[in-house]
Amino acid sequence: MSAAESRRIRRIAHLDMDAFFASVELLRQPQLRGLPLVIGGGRRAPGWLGDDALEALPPEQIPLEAFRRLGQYTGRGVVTTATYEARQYGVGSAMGMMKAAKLCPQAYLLPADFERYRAYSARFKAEILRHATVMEDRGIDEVYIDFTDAPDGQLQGGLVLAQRIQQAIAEATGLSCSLGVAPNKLLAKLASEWHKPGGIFILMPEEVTQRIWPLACRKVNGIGPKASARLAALGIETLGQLAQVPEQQLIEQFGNSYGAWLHRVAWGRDDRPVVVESEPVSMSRETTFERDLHAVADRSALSQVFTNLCTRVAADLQRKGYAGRTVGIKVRFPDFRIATRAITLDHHTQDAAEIRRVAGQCLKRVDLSRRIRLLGVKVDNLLPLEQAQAADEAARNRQASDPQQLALPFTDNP
DNA sequence: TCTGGGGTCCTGTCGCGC
DNA sequence: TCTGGCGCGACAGGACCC
Repeated sequence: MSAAESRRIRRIAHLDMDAFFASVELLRQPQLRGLPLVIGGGRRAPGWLGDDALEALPPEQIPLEAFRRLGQYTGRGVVTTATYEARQYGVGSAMGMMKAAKLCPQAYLLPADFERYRAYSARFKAEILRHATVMEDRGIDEVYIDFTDAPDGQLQGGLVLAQRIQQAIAEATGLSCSLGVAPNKLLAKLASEWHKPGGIFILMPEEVTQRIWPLACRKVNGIGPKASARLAALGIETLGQLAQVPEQQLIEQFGNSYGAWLHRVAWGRDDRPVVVESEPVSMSRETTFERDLHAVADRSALSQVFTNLCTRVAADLQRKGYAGRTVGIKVRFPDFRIATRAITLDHHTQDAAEIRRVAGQCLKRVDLSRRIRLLGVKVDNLLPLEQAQAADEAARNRQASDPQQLALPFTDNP
């Protein structure tokens, strides 16, 4: 082993785009720069659309007065993201739009344009792959990158490659991002936040506990509102405090898996690999109604939405080349309680009519005397279409052949 | 304040076959 | 023949993430 190789250590980067959706919108409509801006509201969010003359203009020439204001919003959506100028008024991601409208009615409102964000997402990811090939997709605006064996990935703890990627993304897309480079994914994710926006944070193994122990447990990916509330009830607020709790005690409180994981996290341990490829497990479509619907009084409207959801799931499966064996539904009631039902078939399907039929059977098993807020349809247990067909064929053959014969060992594969 | 849509993973329970 | 224990898949619910 050469001297260089012997110094090689595991270096994992987490890259997070800065205010991704808002930045994409501002590239397109720079006249909104510096103004309070809220993106979201779902399909029903009004933008500046509705005037043909305006629609014909290039986006950057649409006058400010043509944009709708948040105060004009009526509906059930949530805020997808808000610019810093809007956040100053207390508006934030995942907040109900009606609340946001009260806090900052003068904010400009843009409907989310996921098609455009996906296009930018593909561009920045392609740029990363030119510099490092081991990249894990973690959604529309973030990725993990394994720097360990990437060219120059070890230089200055990963700083050189991080700067190179950051610059390449800026040149190719006009967008800014932040990176954290650390010994594992858990720490890289934490580190990418520390010099946001436009920053790079290099975390070396010897400084891990000193850096992470002052942090609130809630900062960790996987410790959400419920878990952090339970920890707080035990007097545990920071990772440092969490690290002082014996592992066995955490296991007793949180169960085998989660308890042991919490202990590892507190000490900055995480050996998950950077996963380059993964298959989807499920596909679903769901919709929240503008007003709560009743199974009897709104029967035809509900039936139409239900069929439409099944058709869209089937279309998604067909377009992406998957078939699934489990069909399920989800119903959300006005009090936000959720009921789910699922049926597993003896074969895979991507057929809209069959999904509709099975989902209908699921729906019959839910008490629909109350009004419904949301309806969803999901297909689980996915396989790529060819594998699904082969699996179904094999299952049919097993059924057709004599079960006695199948039990004999010499009838198995050589 | 009145809470979207698309996912993943985990846990407890139950029935079934061995 | 009956029973206990075990492993496993299906199912429902829930936490969490972007």
